[in-house]
Amino acid sequence: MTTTVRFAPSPTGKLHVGNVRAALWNWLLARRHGGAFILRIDDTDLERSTKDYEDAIKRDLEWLGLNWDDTVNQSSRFEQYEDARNRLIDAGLLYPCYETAEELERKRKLQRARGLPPVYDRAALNLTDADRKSLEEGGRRPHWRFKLSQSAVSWTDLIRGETTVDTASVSDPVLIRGDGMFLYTLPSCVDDIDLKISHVMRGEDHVTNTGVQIEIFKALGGEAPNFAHHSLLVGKDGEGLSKRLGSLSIEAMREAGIEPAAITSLLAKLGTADPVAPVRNLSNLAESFDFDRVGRAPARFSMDELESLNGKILHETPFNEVADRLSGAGVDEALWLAVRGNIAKLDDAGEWAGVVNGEIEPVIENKELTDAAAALTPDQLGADSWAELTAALKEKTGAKGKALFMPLRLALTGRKSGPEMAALFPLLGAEKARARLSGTRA
RNA sequence: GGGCCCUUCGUCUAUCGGUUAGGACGCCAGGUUUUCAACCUGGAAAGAGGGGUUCGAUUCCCCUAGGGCCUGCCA
Repeated sequence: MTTTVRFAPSPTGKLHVGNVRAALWNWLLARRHGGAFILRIDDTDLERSTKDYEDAIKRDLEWLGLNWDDTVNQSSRFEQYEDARNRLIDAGLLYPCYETAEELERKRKLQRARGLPPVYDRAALNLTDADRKSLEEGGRRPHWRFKLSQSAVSWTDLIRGETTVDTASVSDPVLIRGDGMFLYTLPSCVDDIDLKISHVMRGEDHVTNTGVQIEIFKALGGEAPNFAHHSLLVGKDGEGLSKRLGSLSIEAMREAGIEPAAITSLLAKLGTADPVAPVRNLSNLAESFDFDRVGRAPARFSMDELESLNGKILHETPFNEVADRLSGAGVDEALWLAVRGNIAKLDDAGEWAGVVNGEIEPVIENKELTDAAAALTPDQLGADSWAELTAALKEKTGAKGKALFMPLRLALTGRKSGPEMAALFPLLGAEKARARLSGTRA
């Protein structure tokens, strides 16, 4: 069986870590099995959906490297949904209801107060044609509910194992709103059938939906796909992530200088039995994707972990992969190789380019030592110059260890920490090095 | 309120009843002639609590506690 998966964001907001984990895992599953990854834009809600969000989602996915084999907008498929609606009505499985949102709210409140589950009472099923007619003449427009079997629906979840949802404890889902808008539930099933989706992998917040949708798949004469529900991510303190999604948008991370590979490396393995490791190539991540390695408990997402992984990604990134992003910052290959092991964000390389090529104010901590260093600096600097200089200085002044190196670093870079001086020193050039060692701005 | 799921080092997790409870990241110490990073070596670090079942429970069952999710004319 070919593996066909989909990622189905609704363009009513930005992509965030939770979203992306679902997208990534689906992508990995498809790539692992040479299958297809379909991007489905769930924009049936024409009022809340915007093209801007849709574009932003696509931009984020592309940036992450999650390319799709096909994309479809639900807003272009209303005919198919109407056809499905008609079939369900003919089968007696979709029935019109006339309660207002307020009435339903009141019913639920009452049920709750009496300790009963707030399940729809199917009162609309008892309406006569005359009842409906008079309600419609009174201006009411029906919303449509799917008639659940009120029995146990089971499936073998690829992550959770044998899973059962008792549809008797679930309200008949509204498939079509009073204003005629198709809600998420039905179009999703219709599309999964038409697009021959083989695996639906989504968050465990959809478990109940799956019980419902399996009945809809059956009612539509389609075969239900395989399901896999992963746990949701939680924050550092174990709280749900939903409250702070703003700061966790992919866009915000991109702007904060996070590398796409850092995000995919972390999200691919977080919550699995595999170790989180810096992986710059998504295909390598796909090879190891395995449902059996996925845990069932909510996993904590930590920005600190992401930042640390970001550094590791950068430390091993070859120049050609970042050359175009670095060209404007005056970073050439030699400089990149000298500084990459010491940076946390790509922009840091530009800062070091400024330190090396621009002017800095030297910090003179030990004038005697740095003067001596200036005098000992040869005209031509090479790979061994730093070792030779420090060896000569050590002999001449007796300084060693931190007392030897720190004054030199401070004079040459103006900073207490940074990339290895052995690599930085030759990039400075003799003239600039001597000037800085002598305390001259250069 | 009801339902579903979850709970092992700080974090992500391994363990299909008998293990010195393993690994990864992080942390600490030492090393690599300074810092940061990297690397090497070593170290500290865990079965939420209480009952059962059993010769033996991290593992199976129940209860409690804690957490997540669902309970929408949202997705």
